[in-house]
Amino acid sequence: MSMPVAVRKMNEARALEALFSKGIMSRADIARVLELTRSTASSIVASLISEGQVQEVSADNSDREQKTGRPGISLRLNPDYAFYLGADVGAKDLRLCVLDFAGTLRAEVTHRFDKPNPSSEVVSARLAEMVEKACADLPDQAAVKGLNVAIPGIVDLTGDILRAPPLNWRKVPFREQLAKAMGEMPVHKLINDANAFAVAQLRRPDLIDTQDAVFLLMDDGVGGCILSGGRLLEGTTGLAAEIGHMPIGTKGHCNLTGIHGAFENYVSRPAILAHYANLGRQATSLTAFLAALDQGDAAAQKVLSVWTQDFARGLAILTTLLNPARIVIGGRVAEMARRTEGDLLGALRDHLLEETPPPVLELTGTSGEGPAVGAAMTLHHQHFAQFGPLGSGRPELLGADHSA
Amino acid sequence: MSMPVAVRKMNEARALEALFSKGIMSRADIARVLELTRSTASSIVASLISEGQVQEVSADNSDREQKTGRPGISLRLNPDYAFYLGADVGAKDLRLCVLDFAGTLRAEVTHRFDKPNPSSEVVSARLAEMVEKACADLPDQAAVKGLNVAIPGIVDLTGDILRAPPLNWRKVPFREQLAKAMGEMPVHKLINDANAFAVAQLRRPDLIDTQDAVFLLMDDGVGGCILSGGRLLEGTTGLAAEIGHMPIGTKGHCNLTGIHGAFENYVSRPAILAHYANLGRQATSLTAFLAALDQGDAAAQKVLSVWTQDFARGLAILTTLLNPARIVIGGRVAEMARRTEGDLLGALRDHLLEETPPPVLELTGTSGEGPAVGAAMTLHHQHFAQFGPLGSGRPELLGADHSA
DNA sequence: ATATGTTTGTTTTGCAACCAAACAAAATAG
DNA sequence: CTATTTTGTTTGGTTGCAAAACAAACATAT
Repeated sequence: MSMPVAVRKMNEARALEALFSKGIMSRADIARVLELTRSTASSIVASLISEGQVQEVSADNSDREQKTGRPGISLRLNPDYAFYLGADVGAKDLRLCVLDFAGTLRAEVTHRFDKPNPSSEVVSARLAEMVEKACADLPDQAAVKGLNVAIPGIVDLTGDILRAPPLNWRKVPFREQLAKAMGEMPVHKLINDANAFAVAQLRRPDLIDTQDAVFLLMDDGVGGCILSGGRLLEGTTGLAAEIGHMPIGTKGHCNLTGIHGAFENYVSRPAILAHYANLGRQATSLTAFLAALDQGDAAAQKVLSVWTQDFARGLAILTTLLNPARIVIGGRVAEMARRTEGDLLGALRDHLLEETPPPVLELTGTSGEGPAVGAAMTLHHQHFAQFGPLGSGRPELLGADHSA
Repeated sequence: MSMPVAVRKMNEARALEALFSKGIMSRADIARVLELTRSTASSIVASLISEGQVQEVSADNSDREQKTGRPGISLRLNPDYAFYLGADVGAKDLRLCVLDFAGTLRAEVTHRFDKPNPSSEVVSARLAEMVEKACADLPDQAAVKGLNVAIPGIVDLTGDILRAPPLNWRKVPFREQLAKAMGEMPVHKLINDANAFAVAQLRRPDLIDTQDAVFLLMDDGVGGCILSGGRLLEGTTGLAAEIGHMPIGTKGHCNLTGIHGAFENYVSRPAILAHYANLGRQATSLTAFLAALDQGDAAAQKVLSVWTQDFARGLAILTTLLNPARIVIGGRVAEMARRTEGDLLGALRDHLLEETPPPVLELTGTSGEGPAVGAAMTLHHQHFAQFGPLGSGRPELLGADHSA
């Protein structure tokens, strides 16, 4: 691509990104944000409008910031310009989300399997049905750009699954099967669910300026994703941010991965239940454990107290190495953190130097659509970053795979 | 800066960077590497030559790669275009290095203090003398661009020292003192010594393409630096990569920082000596300990064996989170790793998933000029990256010049 | 010696994107 | 109604890069 054209594409991408984060802007606003002249901004907007990506919208002039001067013409992303599908394969259910060009969730369907741990063929077939039904409701079938699928496992570079313990899948050529079942619909990639969750979070409008953060998805395992300097940390082979596998000690309450002392052997759901069992009590699910905890069960409180210490030490390692502004914690196990109140932050502080500011600890809602939304959001982001601010993302942005 | 000018500056920086890593190139070589036409490359080279940054050099046509066609005119960086000074303040000695524009070490002086732990005033005065003497030997005084100083401690954003335990300094306004003592010579910044060491390593020509690596400097403490996706990992407040402080356990052999279980409490020089002392033996220095080890002392071997396990676990945490291609280990304590032979790598592997490739472990020489060279190299790199390959700079690079 | 082929480096022409400045339009304040 | 402010558009100018043609330098074959 010739030089000037590359610059133009980049500025168009920056304009789209600005519109995505602010929602509504005038041409003059765009000029200010991108530090271009109004004339250039106008030219860029004209291109985007002619392609249908952006549209003028009848202004709501009632509550303007600016009281004087000619009011700007409001611009926004054309929501119907494109749609992105994202799915999340769980052991018990299958979820499908549809995002529009503005990043809004337009549809969401969940299918609960008759019996858990379905085969990949069953998943492929069922997902194809769900996709067809979801697309039928959209205003423009041709605007659907494709499907990404989040998986609780490790995905290799070819898109085959290397390992998905919660599903009992090993070396399943899932993408190939999916592509066959989907017909015309392009299946872009399989993504680790923790990664997908992270993408959903980091594209939140309020986090758009966050340059350094850590995202944790805690359920049967602990998966994660690291945002560093505005980019996802991938590592040489795309296997970075295996947060659940980092050896924070030498033992642990269980042994999920074969790595003694791995973080998830201390703080994941199975670890919590195993620890509780070691104290002579039984809980069949995290929900049951939390109920016991809330009723003041002493053993459960002991488990929470130890969990807080171990979790804080893991967070301290992350903070010491990465100095993130924020750590976002999702998954069912986030409920544990919610019950530690100030203790967790206190324990974290105890492990840090005075000079190190502790990150903001944020617990997300547990509605659980994170990974599916994230899978779709990955496609969305890919379009926006196509020629975008260099360094913020090649199409290969999310090659990493981490088990959760 | 107008758009085309910004692009030009960037291409000039890319050309300089290419020349730095390859040493000698023709205009056609530059055109190929930068993916520009020969005419554009010629134009860029002409600018650089007129500024004196690059020079043509009488070709040595005896052993050309290319046997046919017109031979190119060899180009190289003009070594005397600029000089960069770098110093390293230690408890026992003070070191000064001079790098030229081509990155070659042109001079090196070490001063040993009469008594250890000098005051900041003493260091400032002595360093000023050394700088004056070193500059006198250079071909062009005006080409000296400034001085950076590496410090074994934490530096805040204003450039004052927050803490330097090995020197017994606390909240010393060192940069201000230095600037006063240096007169005309600009003192650009104070840098943590481990960071400086890392910069010296990552600018090595053979590592120029490495995108993900970890650098460890192990002496009285453990400092580090993380290269991720080709950029130094800084974190929100610039305090990332405090590798020595990450809590890998709950105890440790000593307590250097007040953080129980910090990595350096297990594997730094004081930790090794403390552990040895706990086994009822004495060693006054690491050298003495290594001598005992080499003579087959059983307690020393026990210490090494435990050290290997602890160190491996720390490396496993780094590998799990960052997936680096290489971990470079410097400082005197690197000698310990040298004596573990295969055990260290084996222990590291035990902590990793099968899928995770262990990084190359590299032990650098222990001549100890790393931090001083790195401090100077930081200045060198600053010039080269001034408008450099986008991503190392700011994204608002391509707009109008609002600075005027 | 001469011709041929290959690669380098330069020159010329054209283009795309941006900026600066001037201008027209749409609102508010007095 | 006029002055002021801000928006959006238009025009002219600048800049760096690409494409293509050309000149130069060397190796090799005849």
